[in-house]
Amino acid sequence: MKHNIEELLSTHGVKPTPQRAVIADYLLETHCHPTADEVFQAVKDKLPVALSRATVYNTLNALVTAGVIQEMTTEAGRVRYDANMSDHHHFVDIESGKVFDIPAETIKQINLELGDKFKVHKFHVTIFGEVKE
Amino acid sequence: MKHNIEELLSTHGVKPTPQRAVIADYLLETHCHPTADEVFQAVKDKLPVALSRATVYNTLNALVTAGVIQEMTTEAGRVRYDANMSDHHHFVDIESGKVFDIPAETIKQINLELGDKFKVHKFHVTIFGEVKE
DNA sequence: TCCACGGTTAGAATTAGTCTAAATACAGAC
DNA sequence: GTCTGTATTTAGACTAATTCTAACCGTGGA
Repeated sequence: MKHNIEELLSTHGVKPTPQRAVIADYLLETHCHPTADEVFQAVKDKLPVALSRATVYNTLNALVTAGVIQEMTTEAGRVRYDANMSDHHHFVDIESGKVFDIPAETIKQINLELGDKFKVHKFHVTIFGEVKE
Repeated sequence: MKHNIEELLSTHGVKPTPQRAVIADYLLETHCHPTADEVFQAVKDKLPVALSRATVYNTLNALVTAGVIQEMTTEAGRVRYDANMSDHHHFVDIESGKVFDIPAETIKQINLELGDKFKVHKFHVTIFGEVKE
């Protein structure tokens, strides 16, 4: 295990268990932005015991609440998970649906003039386009 | 019917039917961003015949494909529909979940430096915060 | 009029996600 | 080491959103 997952979970107030460790480890090492089911498929054979989908959902929700990972939605009706907790935005390749992280600094300036009525907590930019490999 | 729905549908290549007209009309006159079920509930008694959910979904998808309305996702797992086709972004009230349209001009500048690899088609800004009424 | 075809219908099927109840693991008290 | 209580995990039932299916209906053109 490349990352010290037990410590990461503990410092975020999530009691480490084998299931949670293997899920968190997968999220940290992958750079795609998997759905719950993709996490389940990727992780289920890495444990000596059977893994329940409920555990995957419980763990993902616990990790989101603890601030270890983020939820994101780029397509309708599917939640994806992202272990990149730095301030960043997303670029969606409209052909493949692949999602790329765009560091916040890349978006040099965004100037909002919403008036007093709106108090902004955060904003997120989703960019759609094509990626040339 | 306030808008000339038949003409709107026809010019977008969607054959007008009573079901489609009443759904499109509702979307044009409402300023909230309804889910498919909210559309169904709002519209089902406006027709002399029973309305099927399948028709609502078919119609919404047809209108999206034809470019009459847009799909949007602010919360995980629910699709909302927006008949405002002008260039705009969204402000989500984190307390109520209500969505407000933010005209594109309000976002004065956004400067992307993504390099040659990424070809941007469009971008969308979702702002999260509180609204004082 | 008749036919073909697109649109609509009700309900079945699918999918993503949550809930439940029973089984298990584990930490602390004795 | 054993007991006990609490948290976690499991399988499967359940729910909500959406799509699929097969039968039915309505309208325009031959």
